[in-house]
Amino acid sequence: MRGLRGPLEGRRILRAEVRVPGLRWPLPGDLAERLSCRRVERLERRAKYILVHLEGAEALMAHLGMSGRMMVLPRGSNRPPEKHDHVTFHTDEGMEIRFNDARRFGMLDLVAAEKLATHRLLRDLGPEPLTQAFDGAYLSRVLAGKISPIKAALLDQRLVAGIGNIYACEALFFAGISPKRLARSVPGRRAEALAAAVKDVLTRAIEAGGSSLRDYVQSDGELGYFQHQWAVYGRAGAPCPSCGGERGVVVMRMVQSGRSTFYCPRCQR
DNA sequence: ACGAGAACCTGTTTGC
DNA sequence: TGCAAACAGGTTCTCG
Repeated sequence: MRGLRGPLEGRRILRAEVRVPGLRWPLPGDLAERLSCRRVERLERRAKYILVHLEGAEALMAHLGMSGRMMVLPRGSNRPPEKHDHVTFHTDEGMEIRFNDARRFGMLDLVAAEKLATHRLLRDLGPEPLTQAFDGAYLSRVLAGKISPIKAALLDQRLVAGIGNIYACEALFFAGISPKRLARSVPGRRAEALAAAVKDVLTRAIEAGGSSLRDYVQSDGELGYFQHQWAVYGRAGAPCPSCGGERGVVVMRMVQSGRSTFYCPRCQR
């Protein structure tokens, strides 16, 4: 979202090209016409949704799903659409923004501004993790009595919005909490540590993602989107970054409700 | 009401 | 080497 602000905020979408009937859900049939010549007022993020506020009290809502990318092409790059470039936005400055999504788990919708708060995909979302509303006390309250593993609770967007699989694993590692621990046993001091770890991990990830997003734009799509600087995620078999040194403790992988979980069995209890 | 698993897709990596 | 299975950053829906 931050990478799109420069190319989009205050600009006008001269034209949009839609090449697929739908992503996760069908696209509005008149999406291209309704975006044509619209001025972009500002960009906002809610959970994992990008909200592009347009003149005329409407917002373009976008979710990248698993594989979605927004690619920014500078003026004059004049490159033909690539595979899975499903939607292209042309701005009045001659830039192109392309929504590429191989798996098509992403979504796009055009919503009246007054209906955003009650949109079915937004209305049940929990607090933003980087706001004051999300703290140890809040986490304690919503975890109380829950019998699901804490990892599953962190991924429940109704409890807290915007935490994905990678950052759920990372936050649990930095909080020293086992992903298998029942959510109801986390309230109190553990919840304080976990809320802090979530904020810390997300803040650092946004910094890293933001910087590589800028590289991505400048290099015309050649560089990767994220720098991989994870402590445990994707590191099964590697020494635990905290205790793995001489003891030979390694990061483990397991599957919880269909998702990979990475953790240190010694550091996380 | 709640939680686990399936389903939605395509591409890439891993294992036999 | 070739093919099939497993796996991938998410979310909703169904089923028990």
